[in-house]
Amino acid sequence: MVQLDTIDRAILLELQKESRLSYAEIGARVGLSAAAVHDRVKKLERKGVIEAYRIQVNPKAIGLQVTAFIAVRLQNDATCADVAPTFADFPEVEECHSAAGDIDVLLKARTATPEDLEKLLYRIKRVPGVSRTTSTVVLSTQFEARPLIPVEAE
Amino acid sequence: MVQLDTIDRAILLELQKESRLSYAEIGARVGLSAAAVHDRVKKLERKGVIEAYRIQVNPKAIGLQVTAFIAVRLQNDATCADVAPTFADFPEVEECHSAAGDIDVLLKARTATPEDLEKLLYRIKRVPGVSRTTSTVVLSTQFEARPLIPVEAE
DNA sequence: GTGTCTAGCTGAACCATATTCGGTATTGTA
DNA sequence: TACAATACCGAATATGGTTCAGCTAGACAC
Repeated sequence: MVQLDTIDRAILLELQKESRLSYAEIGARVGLSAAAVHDRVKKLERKGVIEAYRIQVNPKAIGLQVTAFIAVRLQNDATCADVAPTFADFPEVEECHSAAGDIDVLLKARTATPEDLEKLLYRIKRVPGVSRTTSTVVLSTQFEARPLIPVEAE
Repeated sequence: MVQLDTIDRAILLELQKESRLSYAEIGARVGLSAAAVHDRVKKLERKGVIEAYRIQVNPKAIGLQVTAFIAVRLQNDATCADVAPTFADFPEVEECHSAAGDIDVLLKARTATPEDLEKLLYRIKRVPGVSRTTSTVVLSTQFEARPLIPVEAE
């Protein structure tokens, strides 16, 4: 874990909300010059705290109306690492986690229509190592993509 | 749903991967001038396709070691919309969806430690309207935050 | 105490890029 | 044909990213 002070945490919060803020603007908010903010941000990138700069796209606006969480049970001889590369070939699958409990793998997926979700499920079930899937369809999303709050140093 | 042509989709893909690309660089990749790309991007922002510019932070690097999905069952007289504002008060909760099936609400949460997750679960259980929770702890994440592929126009 | 090193900051200068603008080609429509 | 709307281009301008030299404070050795 990377050591972060109060100012680093404030910068990360601001950039998670709006990464296009100018360094001068961030500096005004956290009490530093633009150059100092620049320095800190570059350091955070180098240390891997900032992984990427991205846009957040509205899924519905680009035709992805359906969101679902797909719980996958694997056969005993298969691991999440075995099947993940295959799941990565399905562009509908946005996330892939190995999980503890009743479930072995948890996927988050988005499709244009319920029919497309059905087709995706069939493809997933056919992946070698997959034993069973249980899907939870999202009816509405209250919030998503909220900023992560950095943990205070101990 | 917003109508997007092939170039819009290409621009959205590039920006989801790396939103700091210059308009000139994007233009070179999609076959347009910088000014034309600028035009299209502003239009995508205005139409709500691009919701925000954000940084992607490595949760582990900022001390968030634990990720969990929390399935919430509500009492019959409660709705997801009722409880969501309270969940929004918990900064550990990153996503909140209303779901169909066995479950009423699905949360994604991140905490520093398993103990913190335990405390969060207690707080969630105490929210009025919540009947039961079932948690799935993530052991490892294969991938996350993949770009959404815009649906082709019909 | 003095000297030295380092980390982190500042303001200024410079340069890349975002943004604006005027003009042109294309398409659809009356 | 004329007209309007759209999407594009290159050039000019404005903004902000990036670099740099120098300053300060703190840690450390002597």
